[in-house]
Amino acid sequence: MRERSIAAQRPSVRAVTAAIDLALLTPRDGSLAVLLLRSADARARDRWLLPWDAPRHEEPPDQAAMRLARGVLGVPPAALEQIAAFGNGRRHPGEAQLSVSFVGLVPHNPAAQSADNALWVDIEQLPLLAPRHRAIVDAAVDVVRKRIDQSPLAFRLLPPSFTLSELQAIYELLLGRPLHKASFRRALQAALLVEPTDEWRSEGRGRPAQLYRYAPRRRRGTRRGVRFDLIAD
Amino acid sequence: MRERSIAAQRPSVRAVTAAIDLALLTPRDGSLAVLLLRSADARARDRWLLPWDAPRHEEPPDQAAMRLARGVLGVPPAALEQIAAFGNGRRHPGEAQLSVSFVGLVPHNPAAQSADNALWVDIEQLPLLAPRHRAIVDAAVDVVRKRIDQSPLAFRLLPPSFTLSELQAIYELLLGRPLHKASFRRALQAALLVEPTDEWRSEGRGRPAQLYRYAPRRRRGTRRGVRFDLIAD
DNA sequence: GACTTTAGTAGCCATCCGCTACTAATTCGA
DNA sequence: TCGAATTAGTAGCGGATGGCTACTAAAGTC
Repeated sequence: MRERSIAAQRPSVRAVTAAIDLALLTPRDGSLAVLLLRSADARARDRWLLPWDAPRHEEPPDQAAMRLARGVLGVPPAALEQIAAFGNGRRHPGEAQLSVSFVGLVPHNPAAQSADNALWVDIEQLPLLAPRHRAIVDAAVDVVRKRIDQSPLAFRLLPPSFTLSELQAIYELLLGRPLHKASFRRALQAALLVEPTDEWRSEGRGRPAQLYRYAPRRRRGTRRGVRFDLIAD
Repeated sequence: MRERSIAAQRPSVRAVTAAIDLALLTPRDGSLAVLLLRSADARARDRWLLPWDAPRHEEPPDQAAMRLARGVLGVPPAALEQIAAFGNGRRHPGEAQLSVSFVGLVPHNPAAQSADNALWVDIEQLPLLAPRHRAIVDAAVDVVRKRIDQSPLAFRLLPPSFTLSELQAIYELLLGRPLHKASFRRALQAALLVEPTDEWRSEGRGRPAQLYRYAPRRRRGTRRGVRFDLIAD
């Protein structure tokens, strides 16, 4: 192997055009919806866009994403996490060479529909998007599904007190698959994540449900073995 | 809520200085080591650096990371995954405003020590690094530990045939904790990931070990319930 | 009051998994 | 030559996990 000398080459930074792209997700009609903006320019190549913007001078990506989310929603999102950086190979509507993408979760609120050029669209019925935005939406859902077990994402989509059926519905919606009621509750008990309040809520028909609040308690770190999940290259 | 009109503002991209930063990890002495480069400039603020470079014109981040890895190692890494984008708030040695960071895994090879300005350093004994590089190393280890169950990372660090003890050692090293032998093997059998060859290897003392090869077989997707792992905000 | 609807629980049973305790095959040293 | 040491590999106990069926509970509807 020949001698190599890497650092001696002294890399230097290069300027690239960058964007912050945001996939805001919300529960809607038993499914997940993402916030799309209608293009202002009727002749633009992309009629629908994820909210995006350039980072400001010296602004860290996380701050830029939070600023963008607040600008679109009027309020901060319930959760905000970085997805990944996407680059050339997938076209960006603003022709940014680099996109740092984020996923935000927003509690369901029909009133939040106010901005006339913004629309919540079911993630199963997306219109044509720029390829990079399409990839970001897909990655956003994946990130949520992978992180939901390690982070109280579902709880942040609910008010401070909630019924266990509501909680389960959020989990099913974020995971995109049904869960078994008894198993869900048993696992929840074992995880010491919620505690009952002394309130009950009667909503239409059926037995009233007890309200719970998110109150995670410490539990011994059950360090597992290896799971060999899903490995298939 | 006032009317808002987001897209009408027509965001435009802005140029920022960008870098690709790389944490190459390898098994070494029963622990994980990361490849550091010694700064060429003796008076530089940072004496040790992760390999990094600017992306070339129109080059996607993944390609840039692969190019960088090949340049440093002479060969492609066994695995290469994006970690995250880091921005201002943590200083980069080249003052890049934005870093897209990657983690690469490299099989143990003592001969790979050849580059005179490169050094494998145990991740528990890192020298002082630029804060952003320090954060990247920490995040690199986290990414590996989170992905190891879903991706055959460990197998890529081994030659085509290997003993189960070698495989377990790689898992323990990547996870940073010991695993129980019998449980490890039972889970491995259940996962249909390896198949025995008809070869055995006798290495020093002790009973010879049978050699296995990585040969993942399809298995029904065991769609689990919710795990409520580790949730603690 | 019978029926429907939603909430919540009991408990069976198969699987998972940590662990102890073994057996097997080799090298080393007396 | 024959233990002792060392590494490979397995058996199987027993507790925990988790999917599922089948129940009970409390409300509204007709």
